[in-house]
Amino acid sequence: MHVGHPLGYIASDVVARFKRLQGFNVLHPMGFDAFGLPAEQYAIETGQHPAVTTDKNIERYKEQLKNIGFSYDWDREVKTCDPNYYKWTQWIFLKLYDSWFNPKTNKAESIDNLITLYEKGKKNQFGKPWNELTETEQQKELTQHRLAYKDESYINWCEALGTVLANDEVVNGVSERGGHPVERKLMSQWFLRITKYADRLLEGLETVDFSDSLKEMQKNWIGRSEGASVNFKLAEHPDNVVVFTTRPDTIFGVSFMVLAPEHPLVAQITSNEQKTTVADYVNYCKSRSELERKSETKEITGAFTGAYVQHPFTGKNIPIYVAEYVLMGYGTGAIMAVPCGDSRDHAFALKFGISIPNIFEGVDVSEKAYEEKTGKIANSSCDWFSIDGLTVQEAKQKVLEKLEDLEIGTKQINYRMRDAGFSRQRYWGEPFPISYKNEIVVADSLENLPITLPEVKSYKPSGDGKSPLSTIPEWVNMSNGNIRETDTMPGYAGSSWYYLRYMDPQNPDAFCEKQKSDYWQQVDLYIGGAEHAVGHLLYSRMWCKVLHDLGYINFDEPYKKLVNQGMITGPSQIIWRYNGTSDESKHSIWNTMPKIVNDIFNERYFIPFDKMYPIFFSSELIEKHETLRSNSSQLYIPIGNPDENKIVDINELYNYSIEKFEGVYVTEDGIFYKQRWIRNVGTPKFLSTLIENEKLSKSKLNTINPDDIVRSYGADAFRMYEMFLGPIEQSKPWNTKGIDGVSRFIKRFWDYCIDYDGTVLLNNEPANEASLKIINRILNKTKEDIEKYSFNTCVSSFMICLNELQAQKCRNREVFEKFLIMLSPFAPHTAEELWHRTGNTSTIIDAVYPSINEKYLKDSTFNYPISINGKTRTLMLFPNDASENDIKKAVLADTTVQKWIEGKTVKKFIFVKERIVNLVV
RNA sequence: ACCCGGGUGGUGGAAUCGGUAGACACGCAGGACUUAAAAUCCUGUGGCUUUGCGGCUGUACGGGUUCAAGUCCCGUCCCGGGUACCA
Repeated sequence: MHVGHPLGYIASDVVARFKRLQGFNVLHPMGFDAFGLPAEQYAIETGQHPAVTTDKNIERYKEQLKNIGFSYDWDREVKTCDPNYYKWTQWIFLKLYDSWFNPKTNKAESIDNLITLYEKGKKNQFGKPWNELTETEQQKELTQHRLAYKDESYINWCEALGTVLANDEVVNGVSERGGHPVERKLMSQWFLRITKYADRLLEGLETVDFSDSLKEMQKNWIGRSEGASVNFKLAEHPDNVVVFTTRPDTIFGVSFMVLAPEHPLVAQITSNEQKTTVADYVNYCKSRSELERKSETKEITGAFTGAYVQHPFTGKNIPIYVAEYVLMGYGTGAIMAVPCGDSRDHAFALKFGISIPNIFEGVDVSEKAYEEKTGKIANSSCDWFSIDGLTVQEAKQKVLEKLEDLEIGTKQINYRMRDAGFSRQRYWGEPFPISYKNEIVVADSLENLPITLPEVKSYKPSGDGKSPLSTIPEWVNMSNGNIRETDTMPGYAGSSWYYLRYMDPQNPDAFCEKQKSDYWQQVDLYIGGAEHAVGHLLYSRMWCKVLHDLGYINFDEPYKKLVNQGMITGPSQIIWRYNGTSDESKHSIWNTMPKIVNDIFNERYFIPFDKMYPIFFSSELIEKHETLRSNSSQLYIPIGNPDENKIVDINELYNYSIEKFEGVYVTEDGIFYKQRWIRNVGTPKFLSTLIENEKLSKSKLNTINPDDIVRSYGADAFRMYEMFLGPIEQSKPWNTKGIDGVSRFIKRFWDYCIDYDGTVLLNNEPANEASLKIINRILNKTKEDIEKYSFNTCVSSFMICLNELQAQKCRNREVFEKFLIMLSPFAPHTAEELWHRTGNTSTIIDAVYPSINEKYLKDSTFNYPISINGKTRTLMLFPNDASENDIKKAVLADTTVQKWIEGKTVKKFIFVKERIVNLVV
């Protein structure tokens, strides 16, 4: 754990404790999403069972959490890898499998409802009555509708590692580990039909309190676009080309069609003359990796098929091309190209010499496409139809209606989001409660759950693309002759519903009793990182909707309010290592880089070395010499204090790790090698480094362990400082020095209440008006600020409050007890201890947030800033009930004001009650 | 390229509806206490200018609206995040 992790936990703990003080019944749990790759990877490396290492890690993490004083209800702890938990993950999966999305009711229903519909005569893909279909055929049909279903899909297959890789294990087209080639391989996989929920996931966003950026990310991910599908009749061929377009208004601007290279029509329609060209091109596309297709976006490639479609309005022949810029996976894999309105089509037209008809009024499209959606349509008519002079919106509508009239197009909505892949060829995940009988899916019955993860000899992948489970014949081959599914579920399975389990963590008979979820309802506050924006958050929203549709819970959004905590960044320290090839860096720095040494020291210098060493450069040299920078790589170092200076002792580096840091150091002062200067100008042995503020991370060696902070400053100072750093959503740098401020505050608070000898310094005298005023105001501000998650300003207010009470010499118990209660969510240990020392016997956790006396929130006077032409010149105190006229008289008579308006006329007197007075002269 | 955030002293940040910019801290400087140091306390601290009072200027940059702009509008630049041949 590093200091970035607890930020959100502290914020939610403050809210939990505060709500408790206000009398709420607060559910504040913690749990562990413990299945997944890191544990499995570790198991492969060490041979230890992931369950063992996971438990160990959880224990360690809990220890660290407890060290910070969180008020978690540990009785509600959940672990997604616990069979008592994943029993219900499997149960929900079976519910998904046994449900379909009914478009008529717009919700999930039992698959039995669908079967009934088929029995009543609903059409199926085989064109036969339902009861005449074989079981395989029936299942095939139902598979098209189940919310969890099996389908063929491409995975990242790495032959060298003999395993399937997750997307983030593939970097630049090769495996992250070892850099082996990765290919796309078709495999049968489980999917969740989340696309059916696309619209409800979008609509649901309107009902929840998430940040704009997060909502935006989810919207982009779902990628809803409204448009039309249009049939273009092929010339001299019975088939149609079906395209999807968001701009039906540009239909008269179409000058060519493009099919994706994988499009099934390509082979059928290509003319004889073009056969070789197209085949070559398609092969070329196949040979190109995902990476190449992504990175080389400027290169325009394509081939003419020799075939044409007929324009539905003008009847003109339009050529059909194949090009890789059209993707098979989006829309229909075919587009109508409008070069005047789309920059990619424009570039393609220029390259292949295709005409660029202009359909926009008063716009020049010869150089680039006009992609704005404003202006009017022109040149868009035939004998029997015209949209000339219409706006984009009007034209869209009119074309769409006509297409529907002609029965060659319909309104269509397309989504970027795909169904979610739900299979992993891994060990450390939930087993599927699924087996196969003659290739037909058989779901385990609910009573048989959980299907527990069996012991396995090796956690290594099986080598043939299957999970390690496939290597256990006694598990795979069931007693009834069925074959078990050997894939496991992905990380987001368990995390999609854990908030429900917190409400009823021990229940052996239900994932969560309905009464319990009815009582607790949605999660009121969920604080988490933005990295889950489109994965976990979307999936859990979908699961919630399904469980709601099926009647298991009565809300259909899991999280009412979601706050994304910002990253905490920290200074990392970097040195530079020269990337000389082995050839050139033999034995001498002179041989290696004569030019550079010459540049730096203005002389040729030769140093014989007894072996080859890495060469490290001081940062200031890197900044001055471009050749050095481009030939050097950055290396994070673990020593020195980046808070204080940008230099590091070279000897210290040596001592830290001879293996890593023994080498030749080149600085402005000379060359340092084997702990002495070879060429020096007599200055200390320091190397200047580069300091970067970056996300805290092990690899950057800039993490700060909260245990260390707690040890030297205490948990309360640590908690308060994390809150004091700045707004919770913002990313901000950690500076250990800054913690002194809150640490001093806590000490000052203590010392003000308790004397050296332990005597309580508070008295029982009644508090004066001034003290009551400040404490009531801060009580009010703290309440307001916590409610808007502005924790940093709460901490400031506490400091202001103490400063003020000290200045007043206020030591009334009455005032300070209120202060302690207000402070307790932030600094629970200090508050609790002082609470007892000042004579209370119950815990401060059970205290009640003090009621606020409204009369102290308002002053009877206001100190008006008096400005002349908008610039404040003086301040004048007036009672709140003073009339504007009286104030005007007094202001005009004031000597400072007199000085500024002397010889000028006052044109206007602006008076805003309890805000400002402004004179315009 | 597109879509979201954001840009305020040396640093983290504050500023409710457009109404005293820089609260509260860190750091720094000076002082007190101490044989000394640490700790603690006091004073000062955006920049320029002035002996002082004060004046000018100032919220990335350029415009605009307004009696009044960190805040609203238009344009530009920079930083962070997300997405991407998405038709």
